[in-house]
Order: sequence, then structure tokens, then C-alpha cells
Amino acid sequence: MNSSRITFTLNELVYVLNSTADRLLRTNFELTYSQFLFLVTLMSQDKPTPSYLAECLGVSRAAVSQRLAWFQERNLVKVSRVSGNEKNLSLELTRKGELLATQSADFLEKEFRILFAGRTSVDLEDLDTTLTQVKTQLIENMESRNAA
Amino acid sequence: MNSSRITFTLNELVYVLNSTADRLLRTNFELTYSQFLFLVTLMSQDKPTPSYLAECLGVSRAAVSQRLAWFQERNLVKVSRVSGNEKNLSLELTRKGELLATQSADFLEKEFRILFAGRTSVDLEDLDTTLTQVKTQLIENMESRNAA
DNA sequence: GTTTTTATGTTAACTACTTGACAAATATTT
DNA sequence: AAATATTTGTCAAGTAGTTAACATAAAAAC
Repeated sequence: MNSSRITFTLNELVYVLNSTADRLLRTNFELTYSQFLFLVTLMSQDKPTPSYLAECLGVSRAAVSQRLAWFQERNLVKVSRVSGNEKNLSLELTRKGELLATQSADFLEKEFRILFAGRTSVDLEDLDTTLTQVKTQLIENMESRNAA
Repeated sequence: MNSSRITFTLNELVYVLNSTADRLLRTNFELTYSQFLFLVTLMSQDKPTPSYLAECLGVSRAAVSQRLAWFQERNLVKVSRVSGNEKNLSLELTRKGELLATQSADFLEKEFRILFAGRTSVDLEDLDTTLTQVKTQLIENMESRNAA
């Protein structure tokens, strides 16, 4: 089998998923999917800094730095300095930001549960395991190839 | 199971695949993954126009229009008008463009075959079928939901 | 055969990222 | 302790996309 087929299929599926999420979030919460990811990623972190958030989101520090103003203006994220640490900024969701992140995540979860349901019932748990396995294998093979 | 987990896993896998392809193509062909897709998509079409190419690539007509100059400058794509059709531009790969598309596609295919290989041997054919099934199901469910 | 509608390709203005350079704060080495 | 290295956040410039508006060509409706 042509291995490029599966990469196309994966890209197509991800496109459908992400654009659906984006549409749902825009319609119901005036939020893009990318803004949603920013909030939920921030929510999942313990003592978040812009630098660590950037790493988790898979974008550059500059990108996070530029976007922060948007979230501050809307009172979704509070940016502060912890005394004794002049280097790192401290990020936290405001009450409003936390509420928005929670509600939109719950909403999206519910919608996707409906969209994933179907007669042909693919076991999503199994699929997730397989995909993780493929990913791990790819990374391993890449590392052993680079080492050689 | 949390349905958002599988969307994250999918995004992560696609990220690994696409950034690997991008790295390989830059190193070996001075081509980004996105430029590669432009060429191979063009190659797979019968009588391509910018508009149809945009649709196949999943981007706007404006995006294709802006990128065409880059490919023309490098003598990879020939843009012309067919007489009797003043509306559509006609696109075709030059010999050089065709060669580049073919060679880079073959190269990528070989590399990915190696990277996908592994002890735990996931059946990629099966996986592709499952993913296509999930995608189809999602789209169906979305349509029936919108119709209601 | 005219009028109206639709489709195409380009432009302008905007968005969200990138890299590279930088100053400042902190860690590490010596 | 001082020198050096690393990490952090920000800025400027560049890239690849977006939408909206537009002129023009072709197709459809009348």
C-alpha cells in the first residue's frame, strides 16, 4: 500500500474535525478553535508561564506573547509577576476565562459524542490506542535513523 | 471515553507526519511540504485551473493566485491561456516540475515506508479503512444534524 | 438577443504564525 | 565572586493563509 494514502486520510480527518470544532465554537461562544485551545491548555497547567504554554501549544514564544493582549483585553487571562521572580510572567485564567473554557469544552465534548456515534460503531478507544502506537513507532524509528 | 482525546491524538500524529515530511523535503529537495503538495496535486489533475487546484488543496483561490508566481519563477509550472477560453487559466507542470514532483514523492514514499515499519506492525491498510469510515460517519452525522 | 446571474482570477487589507535579534534575569562554571 | 551560558519575553520583518471587493467572462434566464 502507498504510505502516502494514510497521511492524506489523516489530514482529511483532522481537517474535518478541526473545522467542525471551529464552526461550533464560533457560533456558540464567539471563539476560534485556536483560541479555545489556548484557554483549555492554559487551564490544564499548574503554574503556567508564556514559555511553557508555547511549548504545550506547539507554537513559538513570540506567538504566545503576541496573542496575550487579546485575552487580557477580554478579561479572560490575567498576566502578572510573582514577586521574587523577575524573569517569568505568571498566567492564569480569570473567573470568566475559566467559565468560558469549561463551558465550551463541555459543549464540544457533547457535540462530538453525537457526531462520532453511528451504526458502524468504530471503537474509538481502540483507534486512539492504535494511533498513539503508530505515533510512538514513528518517533522511535526517526530517532534510531538519526542516531545511525 | 473523552472524545476530545482522540482529536488530540490525531492532531499530534498529523503534526509528526507533516513536520517530518517537511524536514525531509527541505533537506533533500529545497521544497516545503506545502510546495510539494501544490506540485503533486497539480500533477494528479487532468486539465487543472487555479480555481480547481484551490479546491483540491483546500485553500482559497486567492492563495493559489498569490503562489503561482513562485512556481513560475522557478520554471516548475507553466501558466497559459487556451484560445477560445478567456476566463480560465491553464496550469501545467513543466518537465522540471514534473521531475521534481515525481522524485520527491518517490523519496518521501520510501522514507515513510521505513518509518512506518516496526515490530508492533499495525496494519496500515486497516487503519486507513477505519479512519475513512470515521470521517464518512462524521460527515453524515453532521449533514443529518444540519438538515434537522 | 438582452439581461441577469454565476464563476474566475486578482488585489488590498488583515490575521496568525514564523525566525532572528535583542536586553534582561537567572543558572552554571570556573 | 566573577564570568559565562542559558532562558525568557518582546520586537521587527517576513510568510502563507484568510475575507471582501472588484472587473471580466461565461452561462442561464427571460
